[in-house]
Amino acid sequence: MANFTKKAIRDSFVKLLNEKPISQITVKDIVEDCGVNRNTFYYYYQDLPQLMENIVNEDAERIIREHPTIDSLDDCLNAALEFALSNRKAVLHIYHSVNRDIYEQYQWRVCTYVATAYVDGVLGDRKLTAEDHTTIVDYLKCVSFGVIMGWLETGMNPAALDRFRRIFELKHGDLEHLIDRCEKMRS
Amino acid sequence: MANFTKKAIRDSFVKLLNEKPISQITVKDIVEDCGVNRNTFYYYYQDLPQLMENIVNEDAERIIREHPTIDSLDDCLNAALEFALSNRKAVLHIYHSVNRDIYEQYQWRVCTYVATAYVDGVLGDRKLTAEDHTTIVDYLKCVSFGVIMGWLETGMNPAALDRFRRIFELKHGDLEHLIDRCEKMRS
DNA sequence: CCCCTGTGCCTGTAATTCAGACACAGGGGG
DNA sequence: CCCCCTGTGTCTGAATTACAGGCACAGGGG
Repeated sequence: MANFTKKAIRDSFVKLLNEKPISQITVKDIVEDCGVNRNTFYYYYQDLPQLMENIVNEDAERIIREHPTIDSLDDCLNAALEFALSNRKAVLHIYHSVNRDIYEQYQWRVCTYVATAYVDGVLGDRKLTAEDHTTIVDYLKCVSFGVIMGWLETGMNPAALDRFRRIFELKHGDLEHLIDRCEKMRS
Repeated sequence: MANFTKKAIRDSFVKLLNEKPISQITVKDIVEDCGVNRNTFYYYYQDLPQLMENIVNEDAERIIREHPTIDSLDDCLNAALEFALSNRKAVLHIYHSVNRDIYEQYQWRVCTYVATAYVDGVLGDRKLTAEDHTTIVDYLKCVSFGVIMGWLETGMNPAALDRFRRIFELKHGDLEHLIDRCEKMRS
């Protein structure tokens, strides 16, 4: 069961989100756009906010599923940016709307995942205490989250993205440094 | 009811048609590609040939519907070529397969429509007898059909298409000439 | 204040999709 | 030649999904 109708509702919503802010989008707009009965919308989703939450959750899960390993810093940032990149205008609308926190929740989940996966990759055989591990993951998570949020602030400017990528990259040495310091302090 | 499942089956078929010849495509391939139960395929289509016939028929109807008026020679050829252009490889597979006649039937329908619409446009206020009208439409229909079939013969070469467009364009003067001759002969 | 649009929900019905079977055809490989 | 395997086309009955048409209610102009 592939549930094409649900996907059609979702696609119409994202499509409309690329055309106008979320505050101006109604359930009626969506079902009329994809030619689905209004009741069918309520069959799948409780209301509009829940549709959006559902979308970002599914996207977060998909991205995490499709990136089982995070091998490089590029992988890391790319995974975190994937949804944003594929829905430029929609993301900006969400970001500037009252539901901004939902997007942040989603981004936060992805950042947590990629930060953990990346730190574990850099660690390799080395072991840290649970506390140190959490500290470093939290650090990287906040950095990547901040990078992406900062990028959104600039209106997703491509040049700004490159600058942020560079900042992100520079953190690589930082990460090694942090791990070293943790190991030395504990020994 | 937008019937997204039917569309998914159709899309998967066209997708597979772009990957391999129709003789190597099974119903199983299609339903597995789009994640639909095999029975659902048979719910919508009798068999594989009927699916293809259905696709070309719907395409022909859609093209005719979306081109209510044929204002220029460009419109005319574009309408007739639309399906072929959007599914290059698929059309070539069909064209070279045993079901070639189905594609020809489809193309024939579209050519008949655009030829009629275009002749009527050129005619404007002028009137012809039913016989003359049919004669001229048939003439243009055969020309445009021949152009497209010839284009397919070359493997849909872009340069060949331009050449064919030119030939088609040259027929414009021809058409005026034909109408003039009909009018003079009847008067 | 009324009208209008949109919401969220309900009931019942119709349409769609499904799982799980069946006999049968064709095509290699042992 | 026979077995095995894949794919076909069909059927049944059940489950799910999509629908039409209704309801009360909220909010915002005119």
